[in-house]
Amino acid sequence: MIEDVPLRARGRPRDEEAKTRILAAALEVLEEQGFANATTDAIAERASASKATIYRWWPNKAAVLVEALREAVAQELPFPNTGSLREDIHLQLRNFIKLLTGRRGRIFKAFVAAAQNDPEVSEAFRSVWVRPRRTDAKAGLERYRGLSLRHEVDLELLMDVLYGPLYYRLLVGHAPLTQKYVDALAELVLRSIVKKP
Amino acid sequence: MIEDVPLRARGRPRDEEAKTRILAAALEVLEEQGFANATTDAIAERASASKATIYRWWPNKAAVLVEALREAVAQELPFPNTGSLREDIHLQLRNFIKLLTGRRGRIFKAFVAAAQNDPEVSEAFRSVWVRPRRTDAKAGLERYRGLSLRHEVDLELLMDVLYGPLYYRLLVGHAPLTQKYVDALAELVLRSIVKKP
DNA sequence: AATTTACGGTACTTAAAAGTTTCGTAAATC
DNA sequence: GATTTACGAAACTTTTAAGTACCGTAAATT
Repeated sequence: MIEDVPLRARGRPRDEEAKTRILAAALEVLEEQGFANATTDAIAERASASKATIYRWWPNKAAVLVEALREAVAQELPFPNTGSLREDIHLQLRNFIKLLTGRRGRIFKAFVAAAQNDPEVSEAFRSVWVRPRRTDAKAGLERYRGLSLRHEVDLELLMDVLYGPLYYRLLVGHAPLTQKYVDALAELVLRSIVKKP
Repeated sequence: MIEDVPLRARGRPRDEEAKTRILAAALEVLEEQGFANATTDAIAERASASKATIYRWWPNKAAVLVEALREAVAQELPFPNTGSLREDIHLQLRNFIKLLTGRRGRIFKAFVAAAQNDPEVSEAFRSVWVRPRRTDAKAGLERYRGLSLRHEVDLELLMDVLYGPLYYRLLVGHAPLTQKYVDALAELVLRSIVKKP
C-alpha cells in the first residue's frame, strides 16, 4: 500500500471553504443574472471573497461557472428503476420538469444561451450534463429492450424525442412545462415504442 | 375608391435602398457573429451606411435584428400539401433541417440565445417565427384529423414532438441534423399518430 | 524567526460597444 | 432659392465588465 501523503505545499494552504463559497455564489448569480450578466464582481461580493482569489484558481469566468455547474448537477436526475417501462419514463420526465421549472432551469437556459457563442461552454455543457444524463437513461431503458420495449427502437432518437420537447419549451417559452404536458408526451412516445403482447 | 396618396413629407425622403442594405447586412452579421457580437458598427460598415442612419430609424440594435429576421423568414417553410399525412410530415421535417443546417440555422441559434437574456427578443422570436410556423403546420395537419390522423391527437403536443428534437440538436449540438435522422423521427412519431384502418 | 503562499479589499488598466453629436452634403417640398 | 429632412463619415461620450496589481495580513513549512 502506498501512503496517500497529501504532500502539502510550503505556504498557506488553499482555503477550501472559500472555494465552496465561490462556487455556490457563482451558481446563484448565474441563476439570477444569466451567463453573460454574471459578473465576477458580483460572484466575489456574494461569496465574501476577493476577485483576485477567483482568478488565482480559475483562468476565467467561464471556468468558474462550468465547475459550479458540475458540482451542482453531479447527482441529479438518476434514471428510475420501477420495473415498468411506462412508469420509468413518466417518472423521469416528471422529475426532469421539476428541475427545469425550478432554479436549475434558469441555469440550463443560461448555459445553452452561452453555448451558442462559445464552443468551449457548449462542449462543457454536453460533457457535464447532457451526455451523462443520456447515458444513464439509455442504460435504464436498455433493460427493457425486447421485453416491453420494441427491440428495434433507436435509443438516441428516443432520448431526443423525450428530452427535445422539454428543452424546446424551456428555451423558446411558447408554452409552460406542466406535469399534464409531460404525461401526455410520455404516452404519445410510449405508443410507438412499446412492444405489444 | 380612396386614392392611396403617399402624403409625402417635406424634406428628403427616406432612402429605401439604404434600409434594404442595412437589413441585409444585419442578417449577415448576425449569422456570422451571433446576436451579442453583432455590433452596429459592423452592420453599418457592411451596409455602407452610417450608424446615425440606423439609429434614425430603429430605436436599438435588437429592433434592427428583429426586423431583419421578420423579412428573412416571411415566406419560409410553408407546410406541404401532398394529400398524404406521412409525406407531408417527412417533407416538412426535411425542409426544416435544410433551413437549420444552412445560414438560417445560425440565425435561429443566435435568436434563441439572445432570447434567454431578453424577454422582448424572446417574444419577438415567437411571434415572428415560431407561432406562424406552428399555426400553419397545425392547419395543414388538421385536414387529416379523423382520416389518416387519429382524431384524439393533440396538435400542440405533436408540434413539440416534431420540432422539439430538431431545436434540441441545433442548440445543444450533441448530434448532427441529418435527413436520415429526421426520417427516423418522422416514422417514430407517425407510428403513434396514424389511424390504423 | 524567516520564508512562502493564500487571503480579502480595493484601486486600477484596458477594451469593447451602445448610442449621440456634429458636419458637410444631397434630395425633396414650398 | 429658402427650408426641411436624410444621408455618410467620423469623432465623441458613456457604460460596463474582464482581468491585473498592490496592499497589509493570515496560515502554513523550514
